[in-house]
Amino acid sequence: MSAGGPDGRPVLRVLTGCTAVGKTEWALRWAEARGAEIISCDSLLFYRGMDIGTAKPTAAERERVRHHLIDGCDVTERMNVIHYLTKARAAVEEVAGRGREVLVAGGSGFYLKAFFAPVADALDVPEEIRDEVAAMTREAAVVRLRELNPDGLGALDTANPRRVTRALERCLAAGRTLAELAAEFARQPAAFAGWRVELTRIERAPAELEQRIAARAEAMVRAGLLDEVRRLIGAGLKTNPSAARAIGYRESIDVIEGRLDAAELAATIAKNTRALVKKQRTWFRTQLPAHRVIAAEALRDAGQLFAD
RNA sequence: GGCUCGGUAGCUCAGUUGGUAGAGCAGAGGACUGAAAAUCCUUGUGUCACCGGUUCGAUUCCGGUCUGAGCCA
Repeated sequence: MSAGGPDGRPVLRVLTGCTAVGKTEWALRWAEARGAEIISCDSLLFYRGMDIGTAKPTAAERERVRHHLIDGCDVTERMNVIHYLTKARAAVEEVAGRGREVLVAGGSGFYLKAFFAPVADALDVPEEIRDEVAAMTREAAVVRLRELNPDGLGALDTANPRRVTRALERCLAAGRTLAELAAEFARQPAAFAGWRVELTRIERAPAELEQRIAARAEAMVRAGLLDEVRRLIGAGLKTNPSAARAIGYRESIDVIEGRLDAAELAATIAKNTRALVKKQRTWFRTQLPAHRVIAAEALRDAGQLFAD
């Protein structure tokens, strides 16, 4: 039975850390010791067939601990944070309902944030508006946004096509200004308000992390990453821009299509992984609540991960 | 040995008709309302190989030295 926290709410534990830090094994050990189940917090693990390039938990690892939110859709479908949140909430309730503890584990920053703060509102954008906005240039969309928001665009990053598109879609769909939508957004309750969410992050010394990143990229290539990507291209990978741009996949596509020398594949993946890790560092620092940080080098026992 | 072309930011290079220099990549920092491993923004002082000469002034012109590549012997 999962114990309630000091304030009576049940505890939901979240384990994170940057790519290649080694969190997967520690999540497994913690869950094994507790008879807990793992809920993945990783946008790419939800895609069936993206196995090698995402370092998805293996069959053997999934034998050790039951995992959720892995292999939920094909690469032609689109994952998004609301979809993730809906599934994650259902999985948490379901596992807890069976009297087992839950460990959320992963490194997708935006999805991680969903456990602590509102990340999107419930606004639905009709297909016609989506198409209308998709047909516009970024410049035209910004002009339209300024017309609809005479008091300004707030913090909107007008240089970012995705942000601009999405903002205009929402203004048109809601018939309201960005400021009004933002005020409403801020009033939303947190998705896991009924839980006491505890976050722990594993950290590792830069030099060691660097080595693990290089080793990880080389191992992926040796394990047949190119074959995996060829299969996925056949299954429609390239119709999903986000999945096709994922690290490991975009470089493999470049090799397959002759834009990158196969001999440079692992090194290029490692380089881009380093950039990702840096971005994750910023995210963890600025977007997540204060949390427990443990050095991988100091970890001896999974019991150290969370203050119980 | 002779000739030719190079030696400029961590890397690959551009440039300065003589007034001490700038791109890409790497690195660093940041943003983040339904693609987030995505998308977007900010950030470039370095004995311009070394030693002399010419000049008010040389990284730029001239000579030499070292050094890399190529060609000829």
